[in-house]
Amino acid sequence: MIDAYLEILDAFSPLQEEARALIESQITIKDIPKGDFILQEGSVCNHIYFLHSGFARQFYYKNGKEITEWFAASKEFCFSIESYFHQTPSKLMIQTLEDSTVIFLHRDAYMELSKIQSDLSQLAIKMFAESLVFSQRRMEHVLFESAKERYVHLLETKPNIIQKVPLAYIASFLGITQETLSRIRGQL
Amino acid sequence: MIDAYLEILDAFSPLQEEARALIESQITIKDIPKGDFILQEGSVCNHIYFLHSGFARQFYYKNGKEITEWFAASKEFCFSIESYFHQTPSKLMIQTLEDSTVIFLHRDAYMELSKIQSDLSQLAIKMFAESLVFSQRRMEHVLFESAKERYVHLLETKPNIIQKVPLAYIASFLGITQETLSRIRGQL
DNA sequence: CTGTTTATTTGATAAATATCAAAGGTTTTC
DNA sequence: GAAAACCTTTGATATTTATCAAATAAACAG
Repeated sequence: MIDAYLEILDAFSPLQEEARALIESQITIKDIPKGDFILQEGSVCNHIYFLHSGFARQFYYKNGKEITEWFAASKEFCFSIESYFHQTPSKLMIQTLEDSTVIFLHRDAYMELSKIQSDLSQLAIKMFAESLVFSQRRMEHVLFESAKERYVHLLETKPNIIQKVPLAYIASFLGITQETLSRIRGQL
Repeated sequence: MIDAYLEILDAFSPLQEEARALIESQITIKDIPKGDFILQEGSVCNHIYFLHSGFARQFYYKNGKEITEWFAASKEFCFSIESYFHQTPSKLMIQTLEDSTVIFLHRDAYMELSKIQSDLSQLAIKMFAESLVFSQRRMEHVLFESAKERYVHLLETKPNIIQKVPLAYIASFLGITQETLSRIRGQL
């Protein structure tokens, strides 16, 4: 399990043996049953989470409504960007939608180690850079595509999400109502 | 001029004397007249740009239309996230709207140095993290606020942009037509 | 299974924003 | 300082999406 994790990190940015050992010393692994929270609202996000297996949803409340920000599938990472970087209580919650096994990488330990081991800082740069590119692309979709185009795009790039997840979650992720999404589906 | 630049970097993440000297060795400074391009479409973004003075607009073409992505005011940074990280030809152009003085920090040199000088990698992490938080916040505005709310928010947080920039640029940044923006203005 | 909750679809209407067309304003340029 | 180019506003209409209400459909618990 840890090996698979290290491989994925290594694919982002190559890690020497020393860096791998340091990471191994700083992770914890937890089984989290379906419906439980990986990150609770109000607590500070002190880890980067990796789903070894399972599936999770990241969401927050906006005007009393649940807004889905994104999902994390098996072998993907997640964390609350703002809480992690600013060390503020998280608005974002991360909840499993299936029984999941999650690898926790601790922030402070990692940041300290990254000062003395450049592979680790390069990895952090690479990961945050990728998040930034992803965020940028999503912005473009939201600004310039219709609800239908955005749904089709999601369908094409992440069909597994659409299979697993209730329509209301997808609608709030796309920034539309569930009625609208239902009608879009009907047209396809 | 370089001192002011190093101070701003230092405020992001503290730099030792050695790191400052390394940065100083890797920057170039150019005066760029109004209307000229800091970054051309199709070229790879190999620098992080800092506007020592002046003002610039970042934009790209989408279905033949100019879309303004963001602005860079005096003492601010800009670069094409995607081209810089993926080393691909840039869709984004950066054009000055006033005579400007720009400090260029070279990517490859910086990345190499950041492997041997942890202050520099910490600085990179900090800068990309801040961009990520910014991008995240903007996403929320775009998804859940009306055109009017987004305009008012821009007006409150960046009044200087609204003074300096033609309405059509602001409209495309907000993701609305210029007619709609003109009507919004009329209502305030 | 059967009732109960939860999720999805459908319908009617309203609101926000886009589109197309044109008229006024400002600047710029020679 | 007149013509041209550019920028902003206004009007009429169309499209997209939201909202409110209700009907089905599917999943779940006892």
